[in-house]
Amino acid sequence: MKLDILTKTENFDVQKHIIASIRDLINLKNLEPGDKLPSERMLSERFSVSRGNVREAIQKLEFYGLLESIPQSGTFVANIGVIAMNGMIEDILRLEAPDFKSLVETRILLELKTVRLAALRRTEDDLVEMKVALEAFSKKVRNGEDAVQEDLLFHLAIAKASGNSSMNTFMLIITPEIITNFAKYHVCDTSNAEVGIEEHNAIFKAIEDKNPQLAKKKMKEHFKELYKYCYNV
Amino acid sequence: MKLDILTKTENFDVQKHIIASIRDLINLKNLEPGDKLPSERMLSERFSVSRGNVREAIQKLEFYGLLESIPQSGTFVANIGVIAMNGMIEDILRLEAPDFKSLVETRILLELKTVRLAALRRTEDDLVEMKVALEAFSKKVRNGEDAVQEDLLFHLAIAKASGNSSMNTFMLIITPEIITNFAKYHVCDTSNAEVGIEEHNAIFKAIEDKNPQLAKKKMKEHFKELYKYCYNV
DNA sequence: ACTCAATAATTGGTTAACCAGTTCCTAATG
DNA sequence: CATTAGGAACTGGTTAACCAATTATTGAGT
Repeated sequence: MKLDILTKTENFDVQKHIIASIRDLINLKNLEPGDKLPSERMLSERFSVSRGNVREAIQKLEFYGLLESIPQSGTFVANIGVIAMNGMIEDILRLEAPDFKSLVETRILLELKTVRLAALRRTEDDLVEMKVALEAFSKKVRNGEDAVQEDLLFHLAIAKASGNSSMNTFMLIITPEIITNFAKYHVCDTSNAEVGIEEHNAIFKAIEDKNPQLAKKKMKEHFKELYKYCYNV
Repeated sequence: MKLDILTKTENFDVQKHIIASIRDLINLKNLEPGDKLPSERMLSERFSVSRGNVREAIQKLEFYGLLESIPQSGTFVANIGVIAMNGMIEDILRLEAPDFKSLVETRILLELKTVRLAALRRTEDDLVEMKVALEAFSKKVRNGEDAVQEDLLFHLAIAKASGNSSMNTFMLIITPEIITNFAKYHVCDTSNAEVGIEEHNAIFKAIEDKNPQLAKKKMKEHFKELYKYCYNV
Protein backbone atom coordinates (compact mmCIF):
# COMPACT_ATOMS: atom_id res chain seq x y z
CA MET A 1 0.00 0.00 0.00
CA LYS A 2 2.76 2.37 0.91
CA LEU A 3 4.51 1.40 -2.26
CA ASP A 4 1.39 2.16 -4.20
CA ILE A 5 1.27 5.69 -2.81
CA LEU A 6 4.93 6.14 -3.57
CA THR A 7 4.40 4.98 -7.12
CA LYS A 8 1.53 7.37 -7.64
CA THR A 9 3.56 10.25 -6.25
CA GLU A 10 6.42 9.34 -8.52
CA ASN A 11 4.15 9.25 -11.56
CA PHE A 12 2.72 12.57 -10.52
CA ASP A 13 6.17 14.07 -10.36
CA VAL A 14 7.23 12.66 -13.69
CA GLN A 15 4.12 14.13 -15.27
CA LYS A 16 4.88 17.53 -13.77
CA HIS A 17 8.41 17.21 -15.09
CA ILE A 18 7.11 16.52 -18.59
CA ILE A 19 4.64 19.40 -18.47
CA ALA A 20 7.39 21.74 -17.38
CA SER A 21 9.64 20.40 -20.14
CA ILE A 22 6.97 21.01 -22.75
CA ARG A 23 6.58 24.54 -21.46
CA ASP A 24 10.32 25.09 -21.70
CA LEU A 25 10.32 23.68 -25.21
CA ILE A 26 7.55 26.03 -26.29
CA ASN A 27 9.47 28.97 -24.86
CA LEU A 28 12.78 27.87 -26.30
CA LYS A 29 11.48 27.42 -29.81
CA ASN A 30 9.08 30.36 -29.58
CA LEU A 31 6.15 28.20 -30.62
CA GLU A 32 3.07 30.29 -31.32
CA PRO A 33 -0.62 29.36 -31.45
CA GLY A 34 -1.19 26.85 -34.22
CA ASP A 35 2.41 25.67 -34.33
CA LYS A 36 3.08 21.97 -34.18
CA LEU A 37 4.81 20.29 -31.28
CA PRO A 38 7.41 17.59 -31.92
CA SER A 39 5.87 14.14 -32.18
CA GLU A 40 5.14 12.12 -29.08
CA ARG A 41 7.96 9.74 -29.92
CA MET A 42 10.51 12.52 -30.19
CA LEU A 43 9.32 14.10 -26.97
CA SER A 44 9.51 10.80 -25.12
CA GLU A 45 13.06 10.31 -26.35
CA ARG A 46 14.08 13.88 -25.63
CA PHE A 47 12.71 13.81 -22.08
CA SER A 48 13.86 10.23 -21.49
CA VAL A 49 10.39 9.07 -20.50
CA SER A 50 7.92 6.60 -21.97
CA ARG A 51 5.59 7.67 -24.72
CA GLY A 52 2.64 6.84 -22.48
CA ASN A 53 3.77 9.44 -19.96
CA VAL A 54 4.06 12.01 -22.73
CA ARG A 55 0.55 11.21 -23.95
CA GLU A 56 -0.78 11.56 -20.41
CA ALA A 57 0.81 14.96 -19.96
CA ILE A 58 -0.44 16.14 -23.35
CA GLN A 59 -3.95 14.99 -22.50
CA LYS A 60 -3.83 16.97 -19.29
CA LEU A 61 -2.75 20.10 -21.12
CA GLU A 62 -5.46 19.36 -23.65
CA PHE A 63 -7.98 19.26 -20.82
CA TYR A 64 -6.94 22.75 -19.82
CA GLY A 65 -7.27 23.87 -23.41
CA LEU A 66 -3.58 24.61 -23.94
CA LEU A 67 -2.85 21.96 -26.56
CA GLU A 68 -4.84 20.21 -29.23
CA SER A 69 -4.09 16.80 -30.69
CA ILE A 70 -5.24 16.00 -34.18
CA PRO A 71 -5.09 12.32 -35.12
CA GLN A 72 -2.52 11.30 -37.70
CA SER A 73 -1.33 14.87 -37.86
CA GLY A 74 0.23 16.18 -34.69
CA THR A 75 -0.20 18.10 -31.47
CA PHE A 76 -0.66 21.83 -31.76
CA VAL A 77 -0.51 24.70 -29.30
CA ALA A 78 -3.94 26.20 -28.80
CA ASN A 79 -5.02 29.72 -29.60
CA ILE A 80 -3.49 31.13 -26.43
CA GLY A 81 -0.41 33.28 -26.38
CA VAL A 82 2.87 32.26 -24.82
CA ILE A 83 2.43 34.52 -21.81
CA ALA A 84 -0.91 33.08 -20.80
CA MET A 85 0.44 29.65 -21.61
CA ASN A 86 3.34 30.12 -19.20
CA GLY A 87 1.17 31.54 -16.47
CA MET A 88 -1.40 28.78 -16.70
CA ILE A 89 1.14 25.98 -16.81
CA GLU A 90 2.82 27.48 -13.77
CA ASP A 91 -0.54 27.44 -11.99
CA ILE A 92 -1.30 23.89 -13.13
CA LEU A 93 2.05 22.69 -11.83
CA ARG A 94 1.42 24.35 -8.50
CA LEU A 95 -2.05 22.87 -8.19
CA GLU A 96 -2.44 20.80 -5.10
CA ALA A 97 -5.19 18.59 -3.82
CA PRO A 98 -7.87 20.86 -2.42
CA ASP A 99 -8.05 21.11 1.34
CA PHE A 100 -11.34 20.38 3.02
CA LYS A 101 -11.96 24.01 3.91
CA SER A 102 -11.65 25.03 0.26
CA LEU A 103 -14.07 22.29 -0.71
CA VAL A 104 -16.70 23.36 1.79
CA GLU A 105 -16.24 27.02 0.94
CA THR A 106 -16.70 26.27 -2.74
CA ARG A 107 -19.66 24.00 -2.13
CA ILE A 108 -21.45 26.71 -0.17
CA LEU A 109 -20.75 29.24 -2.91
CA LEU A 110 -22.09 26.92 -5.59
CA GLU A 111 -25.13 25.81 -3.64
CA LEU A 112 -26.23 29.32 -2.72
CA LYS A 113 -26.05 30.25 -6.38
CA THR A 114 -27.61 27.14 -7.87
CA VAL A 115 -30.53 27.22 -5.45
CA ARG A 116 -31.24 30.77 -6.53
CA LEU A 117 -31.02 29.89 -10.21
CA ALA A 118 -33.16 26.79 -9.64
CA ALA A 119 -35.87 28.95 -8.12
CA LEU A 120 -35.79 31.08 -11.24
CA ARG A 121 -35.51 28.41 -13.89
CA ARG A 122 -36.80 25.10 -12.56
CA THR A 123 -39.10 23.18 -14.89
CA GLU A 124 -41.90 20.88 -13.86
CA ASP A 125 -39.65 17.91 -14.55
CA ASP A 126 -37.02 19.36 -12.22
CA LEU A 127 -39.65 19.66 -9.51
CA VAL A 128 -40.60 16.02 -9.91
CA GLU A 129 -37.00 14.85 -9.61
CA MET A 130 -36.38 17.01 -6.58
CA LYS A 131 -39.57 15.75 -4.99
CA VAL A 132 -38.51 12.15 -5.51
CA ALA A 133 -35.12 12.79 -3.91
CA LEU A 134 -36.80 14.70 -1.11
CA GLU A 135 -39.18 11.88 -0.23
CA ALA A 136 -36.47 9.25 -0.42
CA PHE A 137 -34.49 11.35 2.05
CA SER A 138 -37.44 11.80 4.42
CA LYS A 139 -38.31 8.14 4.35
CA LYS A 140 -34.81 7.01 5.22
CA VAL A 141 -34.42 9.54 8.00
CA ARG A 142 -37.78 8.62 9.53
CA ASN A 143 -36.69 4.98 9.50
CA GLY A 144 -33.63 6.00 11.45
CA GLU A 145 -31.35 4.98 8.60
CA ASP A 146 -28.33 6.77 7.24
CA ALA A 147 -29.42 9.15 4.47
CA VAL A 148 -26.23 10.80 3.29
CA GLN A 149 -26.78 9.61 -0.28
CA GLU A 150 -30.33 10.87 -0.49
CA ASP A 151 -29.27 14.18 1.02
CA LEU A 152 -26.64 14.50 -1.66
CA LEU A 153 -28.99 13.58 -4.47
CA PHE A 154 -31.40 16.30 -3.45
CA HIS A 155 -28.66 18.88 -3.67
CA LEU A 156 -27.52 17.54 -7.03
CA ALA A 157 -31.11 17.76 -8.27
CA ILE A 158 -31.04 21.44 -7.34
CA ALA A 159 -27.78 21.91 -9.22
CA LYS A 160 -29.34 20.27 -12.25
CA ALA A 161 -32.43 22.47 -11.99
CA SER A 162 -30.21 25.55 -11.99
CA GLY A 163 -29.81 25.08 -15.72
CA ASN A 164 -26.11 25.93 -15.51
CA SER A 165 -24.07 23.02 -16.84
CA SER A 166 -20.74 24.35 -15.55
CA MET A 167 -21.95 24.64 -11.98
CA ASN A 168 -23.64 21.26 -12.28
CA THR A 169 -20.34 19.74 -13.36
CA PHE A 170 -18.41 21.42 -10.57
CA MET A 171 -20.92 20.17 -8.01
CA LEU A 172 -20.43 16.66 -9.34
CA ILE A 173 -16.68 17.06 -9.02
CA ILE A 174 -16.56 18.25 -5.44
CA THR A 175 -19.42 16.15 -4.06
CA PRO A 176 -17.59 12.83 -3.67
CA GLU A 177 -14.63 14.53 -2.05
CA ILE A 178 -16.98 16.26 0.35
CA ILE A 179 -18.57 12.93 1.23
CA THR A 180 -15.32 11.15 1.95
CA ASN A 181 -14.10 14.07 4.05
CA PHE A 182 -17.37 14.21 5.92
CA ALA A 183 -16.94 10.57 6.81
CA LYS A 184 -13.31 11.10 7.71
CA TYR A 185 -13.78 14.08 9.99
CA HIS A 186 -17.22 13.09 11.26
CA VAL A 187 -18.86 16.34 10.29
CA CYS A 188 -22.61 16.62 10.79
CA ASP A 189 -22.72 13.38 12.78
CA THR A 190 -24.56 15.05 15.59
CA SER A 191 -26.93 17.18 13.58
CA ASN A 192 -30.61 16.46 14.01
CA ALA A 193 -31.89 14.67 10.92
CA GLU A 194 -35.50 15.72 11.51
CA VAL A 195 -34.42 19.34 11.23
CA GLY A 196 -32.76 18.43 7.95
CA ILE A 197 -36.08 17.25 6.54
CA GLU A 198 -37.81 20.48 7.41
CA GLU A 199 -34.98 22.52 5.93
CA HIS A 200 -35.08 20.52 2.73
CA ASN A 201 -38.84 20.95 2.52
CA ALA A 202 -38.50 24.70 2.99
CA ILE A 203 -35.89 24.89 0.23
CA PHE A 204 -38.05 22.82 -2.09
CA LYS A 205 -41.10 24.96 -1.45
CA ALA A 206 -39.20 28.16 -2.14
CA ILE A 207 -37.98 26.73 -5.44
CA GLU A 208 -41.48 25.54 -6.30
CA ASP A 209 -42.83 29.02 -5.57
CA LYS A 210 -40.11 30.55 -7.71
CA ASN A 211 -38.87 32.64 -4.83
CA PRO A 212 -35.10 32.95 -5.26
CA GLN A 213 -34.45 35.16 -2.23
CA LEU A 214 -36.27 32.80 0.10
CA ALA A 215 -34.62 29.77 -1.47
CA LYS A 216 -31.18 31.24 -0.87
CA LYS A 217 -32.11 32.17 2.68
CA LYS A 218 -33.32 28.67 3.47
CA MET A 219 -30.23 27.16 1.94
CA LYS A 220 -28.09 29.46 4.06
CA GLU A 221 -29.88 28.26 7.18
CA HIS A 222 -29.38 24.70 6.01
CA PHE A 223 -25.65 25.33 5.82
CA LYS A 224 -25.42 27.15 9.12
CA GLU A 225 -23.49 24.37 10.82
CA LEU A 226 -21.21 23.90 7.85
CA TYR A 227 -20.61 27.63 7.74
CA LYS A 228 -19.46 27.58 11.34
CA TYR A 229 -17.23 24.63 10.65
CA CYS A 230 -15.69 26.35 7.68
CA TYR A 231 -14.98 29.75 9.20
CA ASN A 232 -14.54 29.07 12.91
CA VAL A 233 -12.42 25.95 12.93
CA MET B 1 -11.65 16.98 -40.08
CA LYS B 2 -15.29 15.99 -40.15
CA LEU B 3 -14.22 12.40 -39.71
CA ASP B 4 -12.20 13.41 -36.70
CA ILE B 5 -15.26 14.89 -35.07
CA LEU B 6 -17.24 11.79 -35.89
CA THR B 7 -14.57 9.60 -34.36
CA LYS B 8 -14.51 11.63 -31.19
CA THR B 9 -18.28 11.50 -30.94
CA GLU B 10 -18.20 7.76 -31.46
CA ASN B 11 -15.62 7.30 -28.75
CA PHE B 12 -17.67 9.51 -26.49
CA ASP B 13 -20.71 7.34 -27.06
CA VAL B 14 -18.84 4.10 -26.51
CA GLN B 15 -17.51 5.45 -23.23
CA LYS B 16 -20.99 6.41 -22.12
CA HIS B 17 -22.17 2.95 -23.09
CA ILE B 18 -19.47 1.37 -20.93
CA ILE B 19 -20.23 3.62 -17.97
CA ALA B 20 -23.91 2.75 -18.22
CA SER B 21 -23.02 -0.94 -18.47
CA ILE B 22 -20.87 -0.74 -15.36
CA ARG B 23 -23.72 0.94 -13.53
CA ASP B 24 -26.10 -1.82 -14.65
CA LEU B 25 -23.61 -4.44 -13.53
CA ILE B 26 -23.31 -2.86 -10.09
CA ASN B 27 -27.08 -2.82 -9.77
CA LEU B 28 -27.52 -6.34 -11.10
CA LYS B 29 -24.98 -7.88 -8.76
CA ASN B 30 -25.86 -5.57 -5.86
CA LEU B 31 -22.27 -4.53 -5.44
CA GLU B 32 -21.76 -2.50 -2.28
CA PRO B 33 -18.99 -0.11 -1.24
CA GLY B 34 -15.72 -1.97 -1.07
CA ASP B 35 -16.81 -4.77 -3.37
CA LYS B 36 -14.59 -5.67 -6.27
CA LEU B 37 -15.55 -5.17 -9.86
CA PRO B 38 -14.77 -7.85 -12.45
CA SER B 39 -11.34 -7.43 -13.97
CA GLU B 40 -10.79 -5.07 -16.87
CA ARG B 41 -10.28 -8.01 -19.20
CA MET B 42 -13.58 -9.61 -18.26
CA LEU B 43 -15.41 -6.31 -18.57
CA SER B 44 -13.93 -5.65 -21.99
CA GLU B 45 -15.03 -9.10 -23.14
CA ARG B 46 -18.47 -8.81 -21.58
CA PHE B 47 -19.17 -5.41 -23.13
CA SER B 48 -17.47 -6.33 -26.43
CA VAL B 49 -15.13 -3.35 -26.31
CA SER B 50 -11.38 -2.97 -26.06
CA ARG B 51 -9.71 -3.03 -22.70
CA GLY B 52 -8.42 0.47 -23.33
CA ASN B 53 -11.95 1.78 -23.52
CA VAL B 54 -12.79 0.05 -20.25
CA ARG B 55 -9.77 1.59 -18.57
CA GLU B 56 -10.77 5.02 -19.85
CA ALA B 57 -14.29 4.67 -18.48
CA ILE B 58 -13.00 3.42 -15.13
CA GLN B 59 -10.59 6.33 -14.91
CA LYS B 60 -13.43 8.75 -15.51
CA LEU B 61 -15.52 7.17 -12.77
CA GLU B 62 -12.42 7.26 -10.59
CA PHE B 63 -12.11 10.99 -11.25
CA TYR B 64 -15.64 11.45 -9.92
CA GLY B 65 -14.74 9.36 -6.88
CA LEU B 66 -17.11 6.50 -7.65
CA LEU B 67 -14.50 3.78 -8.21
CA GLU B 68 -11.00 3.11 -7.00
CA SER B 69 -8.37 1.08 -8.78
CA ILE B 70 -5.67 -0.61 -6.75
CA PRO B 71 -2.73 -1.93 -8.76
CA GLN B 72 -2.39 -5.68 -9.01
CA SER B 73 -5.52 -6.09 -6.98
CA GLY B 74 -8.65 -4.85 -8.69
CA THR B 75 -11.14 -2.04 -9.10
CA PHE B 76 -13.44 -1.38 -6.16
CA VAL B 77 -16.62 0.62 -5.74
CA ALA B 78 -16.00 3.63 -3.53
CA ASN B 79 -17.58 4.35 -0.21
CA ILE B 80 -20.77 5.65 -1.79
CA GLY B 81 -24.05 3.80 -1.69
CA VAL B 82 -25.81 2.39 -4.72
CA ILE B 83 -28.43 5.12 -4.76
CA ALA B 84 -25.98 7.98 -4.89
CA MET B 85 -23.93 5.95 -7.35
CA ASN B 86 -26.89 5.62 -9.69
CA GLY B 87 -27.84 9.26 -9.40
CA MET B 88 -24.35 10.53 -10.02
CA ILE B 89 -23.71 8.23 -12.96
CA GLU B 90 -26.98 9.36 -14.47
CA ASP B 91 -25.86 12.95 -14.10
CA ILE B 92 -22.42 12.20 -15.52
CA LEU B 93 -23.97 10.52 -18.54
CA ARG B 94 -26.23 13.49 -19.10
CA LEU B 95 -23.39 15.99 -18.80
CA GLU B 96 -23.03 18.09 -21.90
CA ALA B 97 -20.45 20.59 -22.98
CA PRO B 98 -21.16 23.82 -21.11
CA ASP B 99 -22.84 26.56 -23.10
CA PHE B 100 -21.22 29.96 -23.17
CA LYS B 101 -23.83 31.53 -20.94
CA SER B 102 -23.18 28.96 -18.23
CA LEU B 103 -19.47 29.62 -18.50
CA VAL B 104 -19.84 33.37 -18.12
CA GLU B 105 -22.33 33.00 -15.30
CA THR B 106 -19.95 30.68 -13.46
CA ARG B 107 -16.97 32.87 -14.10
CA ILE B 108 -18.73 35.88 -12.63
CA LEU B 109 -19.74 33.87 -9.59
CA LEU B 110 -16.20 32.65 -9.04
CA GLU B 111 -14.53 36.00 -9.65
CA LEU B 112 -16.81 37.92 -7.31
CA LYS B 113 -16.01 35.41 -4.59
CA THR B 114 -12.28 35.05 -5.20
CA VAL B 115 -11.74 38.79 -5.31
CA ARG B 116 -13.42 39.07 -1.92
CA LEU B 117 -11.33 36.26 -0.47
CA ALA B 118 -8.20 37.71 -2.03
CA ALA B 119 -8.86 41.01 -0.27
CA LEU B 120 -9.07 39.11 3.00
CA ARG B 121 -6.20 36.69 2.60
CA ARG B 122 -3.70 38.06 0.09
CA THR B 123 -0.06 37.80 1.10
CA GLU B 124 2.70 40.17 0.09
CA ASP B 125 3.84 37.65 -2.50
CA ASP B 126 0.35 37.60 -3.99
CA LEU B 127 0.45 41.38 -4.28
CA VAL B 128 3.74 41.25 -6.14
CA GLU B 129 2.43 38.73 -8.64
CA MET B 130 -0.73 40.68 -9.22
CA LYS B 131 1.26 43.85 -9.66
CA VAL B 132 3.44 42.23 -12.29
CA ALA B 133 0.41 40.98 -14.22
CA LEU B 134 -1.22 44.37 -13.86
CA GLU B 135 1.73 46.26 -15.29
CA ALA B 136 2.17 43.82 -18.15
CA PHE B 137 -1.48 44.39 -19.00
CA SER B 138 -1.19 48.17 -18.84
CA LYS B 139 1.93 48.22 -20.95
CA LYS B 140 0.42 46.16 -23.74
CA VAL B 141 -2.81 48.16 -23.78
CA ARG B 142 -0.92 51.47 -23.89
CA ASN B 143 1.04 50.14 -26.87
CA GLY B 144 -2.24 49.44 -28.58
CA GLU B 145 -1.56 45.72 -28.59
CA ASP B 146 -3.92 42.91 -27.83
CA ALA B 147 -3.82 42.13 -24.10
CA VAL B 148 -6.26 39.28 -23.60
CA GLN B 149 -3.57 37.07 -22.09
CA GLU B 150 -2.39 39.65 -19.60
CA ASP B 151 -5.97 40.41 -18.65
CA LEU B 152 -6.52 36.74 -17.97
CA LEU B 153 -3.34 36.38 -15.94
CA PHE B 154 -4.35 39.20 -13.66
CA HIS B 155 -7.63 37.47 -12.89
CA LEU B 156 -5.88 34.14 -12.34
CA ALA B 157 -3.50 35.88 -9.93
CA ILE B 158 -6.54 37.01 -7.96
CA ALA B 159 -7.91 33.47 -7.91
CA LYS B 160 -4.59 32.26 -6.60
CA ALA B 161 -4.52 34.96 -3.92
CA SER B 162 -7.95 33.83 -2.74
CA GLY B 163 -6.26 30.91 -1.04
CA ASN B 164 -9.02 28.54 -2.17
CA SER B 165 -7.52 25.76 -4.25
CA SER B 166 -10.87 24.48 -5.52
CA MET B 167 -11.92 27.84 -6.90
CA ASN B 168 -8.44 28.33 -8.33
CA THR B 169 -8.74 25.00 -10.16
CA PHE B 170 -12.20 25.80 -11.46
CA MET B 171 -11.03 29.16 -12.75
CA LEU B 172 -8.23 27.38 -14.59
CA ILE B 173 -10.73 24.99 -16.10
CA ILE B 174 -13.18 27.55 -17.45
CA THR B 175 -10.67 30.21 -18.47
CA PRO B 176 -9.50 28.69 -21.77
CA GLU B 177 -13.06 27.95 -22.81
CA ILE B 178 -14.00 31.52 -22.02
CA ILE B 179 -11.13 32.78 -24.15
CA THR B 180 -11.99 30.70 -27.20
CA ASN B 181 -15.63 31.71 -26.95
CA PHE B 182 -14.70 35.34 -26.55
CA ALA B 183 -12.74 35.11 -29.74
CA LYS B 184 -15.54 33.23 -31.48
CA TYR B 185 -18.38 35.58 -30.57
CA HIS B 186 -16.27 38.74 -30.53
CA VAL B 187 -17.26 39.72 -27.02
CA CYS B 188 -15.60 42.80 -25.58
CA ASP B 189 -14.08 43.77 -28.90
CA THR B 190 -15.48 47.25 -28.65
CA SER B 191 -14.81 47.88 -24.97
CA ASN B 192 -12.39 50.64 -24.18
CA ALA B 193 -9.12 49.12 -23.05
CA GLU B 194 -8.09 52.25 -21.14
CA VAL B 195 -11.14 51.83 -18.92
CA GLY B 196 -10.02 48.26 -18.31
CA ILE B 197 -6.70 49.49 -16.91
CA GLU B 198 -8.39 51.80 -14.45
CA GLU B 199 -10.79 49.08 -13.37
CA HIS B 200 -7.94 46.66 -12.83
CA ASN B 201 -6.07 49.25 -10.80
CA ALA B 202 -9.12 49.88 -8.65
CA ILE B 203 -9.52 46.16 -7.99
CA PHE B 204 -5.87 45.82 -7.13
CA LYS B 205 -5.94 48.74 -4.74
CA ALA B 206 -8.99 47.36 -2.93
CA ILE B 207 -7.23 44.02 -2.48
CA GLU B 208 -4.08 45.75 -1.32
CA ASP B 209 -6.12 47.73 1.21
CA LYS B 210 -7.81 44.53 2.38
CA ASN B 211 -11.22 45.96 1.60
CA PRO B 212 -13.35 43.01 0.46
CA GLN B 213 -16.57 44.96 -0.08
CA LEU B 214 -14.88 47.50 -2.31
CA ALA B 215 -12.99 44.81 -4.16
CA LYS B 216 -16.20 42.98 -4.96
CA LYS B 217 -17.88 46.22 -6.02
CA LYS B 218 -15.04 47.12 -8.37
CA MET B 219 -15.03 43.64 -9.84
CA LYS B 220 -18.77 43.91 -10.40
CA GLU B 221 -18.25 47.14 -12.30
CA HIS B 222 -15.49 45.48 -14.28
CA PHE B 223 -17.96 42.77 -15.31
CA LYS B 224 -20.79 45.16 -16.11
CA GLU B 225 -20.59 44.54 -19.84
CA LEU B 226 -20.28 40.80 -19.37
CA TYR B 227 -23.23 40.87 -17.01
CA LYS B 228 -25.34 42.52 -19.65
CA TYR B 229 -24.23 40.02 -22.24
CA CYS B 230 -25.04 37.13 -19.97
CA TYR B 231 -28.47 38.20 -18.81
CA ASN B 232 -29.84 40.36 -21.59
CA VAL B 233 -28.85 38.46 -24.69
C1' DA C 1 -7.77 -31.76 10.79
C1' DC C 2 -5.00 -27.64 10.73
C1' DT C 3 -0.96 -24.42 9.35
C1' DC C 4 1.55 -22.31 6.49
C1' DA C 5 4.93 -22.06 2.90
C1' DA C 6 5.26 -22.66 -2.13
C1' DT C 7 3.24 -22.08 -6.37
C1' DA C 8 -0.14 -21.04 -9.94
C1' DA C 9 -3.50 -17.86 -11.55
C1' DT C 10 -5.22 -13.23 -11.74
C1' DT C 11 -4.87 -8.33 -11.22
C1' DG C 12 -4.00 -3.31 -12.90
C1' DG C 13 -0.15 -1.01 -15.06
C1' DT C 14 3.31 -0.60 -18.71
C1' DT C 15 5.55 -1.18 -22.95
C1' DA C 16 6.31 -2.03 -27.74
C1' DA C 17 4.47 -3.27 -32.05
C1' DC C 18 0.81 -2.17 -35.24
C1' DC C 19 -2.80 0.66 -37.78
C1' DA C 20 -4.98 4.01 -40.59
C1' DG C 21 -4.70 8.50 -41.95
C1' DT C 22 -1.82 12.70 -43.08
C1' DT C 23 2.01 15.13 -44.78
C1' DC C 24 5.83 15.90 -47.45
C1' DC C 25 9.16 14.83 -50.75
C1' DT C 26 10.23 12.89 -55.22
C1' DA C 27 10.14 12.23 -59.93
C1' DA C 28 7.78 11.51 -64.01
C1' DT C 29 5.03 14.04 -67.31
C1' DG C 30 3.01 17.89 -69.89
C1' DC D 1 9.96 24.83 -65.55
C1' DA D 2 5.63 23.79 -63.42
C1' DT D 3 2.31 20.34 -62.03
C1' DT D 4 0.85 16.53 -60.15
C1' DA D 5 0.55 11.60 -59.34
C1' DG D 6 2.94 8.28 -56.49
C1' DG D 7 4.98 6.70 -52.48
C1' DA D 8 7.85 6.89 -48.42
C1' DA D 9 7.94 8.55 -43.88
C1' DC D 10 5.72 10.26 -40.02
C1' DT D 11 1.62 11.24 -37.13
C1' DG D 12 -1.64 10.17 -33.06
C1' DG D 13 -4.46 6.32 -31.86
C1' DT D 14 -5.16 1.37 -30.93
C1' DT D 15 -4.14 -3.18 -29.73
C1' DA D 16 -1.88 -7.12 -27.78
C1' DA D 17 1.84 -8.93 -25.31
C1' DC D 18 4.43 -8.33 -21.11
C1' DC D 19 5.46 -7.07 -16.04
C1' DA D 20 5.44 -6.97 -11.16
C1' DA D 21 2.57 -7.48 -7.39
C1' DT D 22 -1.26 -9.51 -5.25
C1' DT D 23 -4.40 -13.22 -4.30
C1' DA D 24 -6.12 -17.84 -4.42
C1' DT D 25 -4.91 -22.68 -4.39
C1' DT D 26 -2.52 -26.49 -3.26
C1' DG D 27 -0.25 -29.89 -0.51
C1' DA D 28 3.30 -31.26 2.52
C1' DG D 29 4.35 -31.27 7.38
C1' DT D 30 2.79 -31.30 12.07
